[in-house]
Amino acid sequence: MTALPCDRCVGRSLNLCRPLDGARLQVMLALGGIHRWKKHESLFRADAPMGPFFKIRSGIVAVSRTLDDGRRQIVAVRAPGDCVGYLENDGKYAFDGDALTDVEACAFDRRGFDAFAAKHPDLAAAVAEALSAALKQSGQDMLVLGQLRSTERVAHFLAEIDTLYRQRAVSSRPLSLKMSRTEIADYLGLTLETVSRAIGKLKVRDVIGLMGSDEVVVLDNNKLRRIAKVEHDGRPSATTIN
Amino acid sequence: MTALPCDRCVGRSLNLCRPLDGARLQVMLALGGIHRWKKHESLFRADAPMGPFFKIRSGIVAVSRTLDDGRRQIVAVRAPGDCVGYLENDGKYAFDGDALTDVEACAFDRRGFDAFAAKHPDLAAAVAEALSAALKQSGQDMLVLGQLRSTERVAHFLAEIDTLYRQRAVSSRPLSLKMSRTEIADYLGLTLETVSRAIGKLKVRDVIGLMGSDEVVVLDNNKLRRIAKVEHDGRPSATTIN
DNA sequence: CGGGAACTTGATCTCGGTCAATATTGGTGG
DNA sequence: CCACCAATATTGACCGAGATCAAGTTCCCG
Repeated sequence: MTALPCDRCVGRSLNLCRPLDGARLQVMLALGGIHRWKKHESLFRADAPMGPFFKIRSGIVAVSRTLDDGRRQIVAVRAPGDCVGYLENDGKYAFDGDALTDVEACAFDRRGFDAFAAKHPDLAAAVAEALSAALKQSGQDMLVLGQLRSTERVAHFLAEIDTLYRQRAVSSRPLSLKMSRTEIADYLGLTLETVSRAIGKLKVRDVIGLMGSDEVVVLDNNKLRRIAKVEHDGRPSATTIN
Repeated sequence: MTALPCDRCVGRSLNLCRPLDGARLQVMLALGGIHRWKKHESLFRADAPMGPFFKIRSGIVAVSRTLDDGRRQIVAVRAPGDCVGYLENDGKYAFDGDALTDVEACAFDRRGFDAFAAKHPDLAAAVAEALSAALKQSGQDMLVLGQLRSTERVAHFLAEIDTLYRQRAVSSRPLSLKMSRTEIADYLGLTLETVSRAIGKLKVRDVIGLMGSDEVVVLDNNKLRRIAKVEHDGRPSATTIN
């Protein structure tokens, strides 16, 4: 068997690759090919006519939505193994998808995939599992956006990114955020200045250490997670969809 | 054919009832029965061992999560036709489910349902569709929580509830909120005082009118939706899951 | 090195939170 | 039916976390 578009997918539990074997795989492969984007390029735009969705092979993707006046909310950060660009609204993408780093991803035709999934119950179950995981995550994030103070949010973000990247083998220690202060702010519903101050506060309290502005060392994991309030069970999450 | 537990489900597009017919329906029915809750009773608790999930026949349910210190975030408001209590975390409910009004719902055994869905592709597709719709909604809500100011949030809430209740034939005009100021605040990430002031502001601007504190008349829909910033396409949404 | 982008830090302002005092309202029993 | 009471909502005064505006500083990257 040759190298597969998805053979790099990690994640110990279920993901959209496992159910693919033998002949079925061939069909899937026919549906989409590998594409590449550079940092800050767009994978897809909200309200643009629906095209394929993508399964990330490497790199990080931000899923977001922006108001007319420029206010932007990053709704999810996706890592290798995750799917993005799956959600649609009346034949259009429901969100923006932006490469936070250089990205490689498999493109899949939405209709073709759905039709294929309809014939393969385990694949359909994998999709449902992925969607459930994403929905659960969204609920957590709403708690963060609605209830946590700025420093709590940033602490939560760091714990979350730490868990996410570790699971997906994105980067080793020290943790590399891959996001500017502005991007973190857009994810947490804060301003870049507030994010900067909150990070400073965590540094002063010896919860974390900084190497440059992108590399973070978690000095006191317990304290970090206590500040973050919301549990981050390091449980492996299924392939996630957006 | 006799009266069905789900025959009241409205929603023009897909829902979890349509794919149920004949013999298959019988199996589904064997999986769960109708239950009733009074206002403010709990359908299920986060972290409690997983039991059945529920499909609402009548009434409104709040899906929420509360921190140790009491801060609470309502993550979704569900109406007849929607499913709640579906998401799990390691064998436990992922969220709280509370009756905002008297509620009637069908209980379904999770495992039994999943097994059944695995054999019926159209049902599986319906589940995926419902989960997708819920996830899209969550993204919108994150934009609201992260970026909108208090009055914008309240306007958005009113527009959302108006659309939701109208689709599901929950209440006619004037719109009955079914939620106290505190509950609205917990949904919008605000305090009850701020919600009250924002409603007052919308009243002064003649965007809405009040009859008592629960009944709202939308006087200027355009203005309301302009303030709300986020589009509320009145598109029928699929059965939603939590 | 030099220049520009990203980050940090500081000063001030504002929105929404907090605390507190009424005002409604709705439900209950007389 | 009305009076009363508890629960809920409104309104006001004040405060503080975070936004905004404005310098500086560091860090890349050519």
